[in-house]
Amino acid sequence: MKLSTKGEYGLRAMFDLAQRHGSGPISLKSVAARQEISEHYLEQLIAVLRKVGLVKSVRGAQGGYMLGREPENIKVGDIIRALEGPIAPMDCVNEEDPEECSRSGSCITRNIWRKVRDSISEVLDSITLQDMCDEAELERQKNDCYMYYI
Amino acid sequence: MKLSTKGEYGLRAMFDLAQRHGSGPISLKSVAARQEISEHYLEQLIAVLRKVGLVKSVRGAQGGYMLGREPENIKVGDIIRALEGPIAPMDCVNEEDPEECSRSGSCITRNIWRKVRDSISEVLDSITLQDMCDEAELERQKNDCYMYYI
DNA sequence: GTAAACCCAAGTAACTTCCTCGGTATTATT
DNA sequence: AATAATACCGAGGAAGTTACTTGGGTTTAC
Repeated sequence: MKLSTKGEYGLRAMFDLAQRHGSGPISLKSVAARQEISEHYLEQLIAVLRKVGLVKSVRGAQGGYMLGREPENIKVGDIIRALEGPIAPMDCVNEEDPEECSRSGSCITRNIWRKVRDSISEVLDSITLQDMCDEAELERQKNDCYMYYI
Repeated sequence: MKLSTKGEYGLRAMFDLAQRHGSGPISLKSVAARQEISEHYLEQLIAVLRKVGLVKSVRGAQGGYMLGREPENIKVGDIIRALEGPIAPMDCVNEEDPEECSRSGSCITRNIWRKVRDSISEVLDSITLQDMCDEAELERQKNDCYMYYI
């Protein structure tokens, strides 16, 4: 029931890009360094994100990556689905083309997996990269306040 | 983000026992046959469930397994946690002893994983084996009704 | 006594994860 | 024109996990 590092690293990288949105292309190297992720590995993940249009790339020196859409239009669910595949605690409740189960038609356990799937989707689709940036900003302000007291 | 067959088979087996609750010990062989699960493999899963008290066993001929508690007191979450470990889409939000993350203290992505974890837990802990039996009963009635029309 | 059941530990093939390695292509800068 | 910085690409591989199988015990109703 765990996410792989693909989803973890991918979201962190996208959040990193979101926080620098509007400042031109960001090099993969710098993202990898800040997020402490293997550069070559991150490359593979971001290639997937590029193919589905979640990021755009600029080649050559001073090139790099940027968000493919505005941060408020990128849901966490979009990123996770791109990297981890459709959300499905079980193949029989896969979001796209659920695997037919040879067993009894009215499967009680399947209803449970469906509920689990929907609750996960709901959480992931209710949060955008912009929401995350806003939260980070709030966090920063809180810390600034605290600093005055030292 | 998938459950393994441990959780799947384990829940199906427990549901099988729940539907026969009160009829004395049910042999593993019969459960495995009905649920189409390898007998030896199911044995390993049910051994875990026995150790945490979710099932009781009776040894010897005519022996078998039965629920360790009343079906209304066994939550789906209990079964899944026993077989798959604590619910955690990410180690840093593990229900029991979360793994400390060396990175920045205020981690925005962690809040997301926490929400995912909680929404999964909420679903799994809101359903008991009794609920599943009731649903199966309803399903049967629906089908009986339909039969009259044929 | 015997067969039906539970109990236990080890092994294993296939798969997945999480990378690494070594290279090519493109472009800004000098 | 040369250089360096970047993106792009494909293969490989060690370690761990999964989903079992194998091969035995032990207990007990009949």
